[in-house]
Amino acid sequence: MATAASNPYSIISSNSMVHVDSSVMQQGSPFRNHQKLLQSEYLQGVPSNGHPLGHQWVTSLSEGSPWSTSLAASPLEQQDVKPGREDLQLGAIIHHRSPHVAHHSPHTNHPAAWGTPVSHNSSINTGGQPINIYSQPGFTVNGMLEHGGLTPPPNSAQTQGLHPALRDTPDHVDIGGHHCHDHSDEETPTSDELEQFAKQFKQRRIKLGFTQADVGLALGTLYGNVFSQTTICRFEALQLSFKNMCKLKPLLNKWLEEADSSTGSPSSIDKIAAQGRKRKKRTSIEVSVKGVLETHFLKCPKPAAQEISSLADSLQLEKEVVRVWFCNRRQKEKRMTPPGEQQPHEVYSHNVNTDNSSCHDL
DNA sequence: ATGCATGAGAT
DNA sequence: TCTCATGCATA
Repeated sequence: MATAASNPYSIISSNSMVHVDSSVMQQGSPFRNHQKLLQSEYLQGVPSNGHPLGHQWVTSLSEGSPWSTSLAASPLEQQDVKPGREDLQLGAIIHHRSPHVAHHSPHTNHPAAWGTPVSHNSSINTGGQPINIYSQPGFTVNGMLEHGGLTPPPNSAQTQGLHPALRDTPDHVDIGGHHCHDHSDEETPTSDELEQFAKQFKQRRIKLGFTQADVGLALGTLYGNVFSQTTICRFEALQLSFKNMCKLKPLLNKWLEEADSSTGSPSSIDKIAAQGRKRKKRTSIEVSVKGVLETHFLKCPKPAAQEISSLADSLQLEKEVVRVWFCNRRQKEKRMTPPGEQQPHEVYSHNVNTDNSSCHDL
């Protein structure tokens, strides 16, 4: 196996790494209500606590059931009312924007992400992802499939009984180059369509009583592509790239159809044991350090290797950690969900030159 | 829900 | 060495 990770990292003994991390997020609305998320991530991080964290390697063993620990909402709980948690987010959104407006111009600041001329790729099937991990005999992965289930229908299968005009409007933009979208599941949906779909998806998923992890597994059994709770979560929150959203949408759409046609069947939801590959323990970067990194990022999103080295040295971090931080930071910059579209000019008044090849200012 | 991480493919 | 898709581990 060439994919067996063998990480060359070493245990750093920088005991100066306190763990304050992000106790700041958890804002109910992952959508466009928060602005300046870019910086607030570390700016809000008050040094509330700080416990030294040993840096070590952990063995990702099987067991532990990392999944389905978040929400196991009962489908019968509330039929038409949003299940509490949803209420917060969607409620806020609906207040801010009419469901049948479909103004499609919010992503003005993300030409690289949302305006991307996505050529509807169809490499969603086993494009390079192993699909045979779960082909063990006796393995019973089941999200919901098989209409021969046993669970009575929690509600009905009103596939589109949400909002009358939640779908789309004749008014739309053509970012792909063609302008004949059918909003089915192909044809490069618009960002608005994706957003609407994501909301619908989440609502229905919860009503059907499935967790994000369930969906991820179900996708695996249905189509051969397993996804984690993280990915489903990010999809619902539109925290993926536009392209990635487009890729996942048809799969999730199919799942939705299956889900409400079979009217629920949360039979056996197994979980796959994490492979025995080691993974570096998550490094907790101190808030002050994050601040420094962020400052550097604003000046130069793409520091050269040498800069990374010196930066890592001054911050007493591994070079790898710093490098990865910048990578992740850039990636976050390209998310679908705009960090704030209310007054984005301030956020981007800096020079977030993703095209900056080299910057030297240290 | 999200921060840090991995790995494959692109440059 | 980057981007990109993705996820473990954790807040």
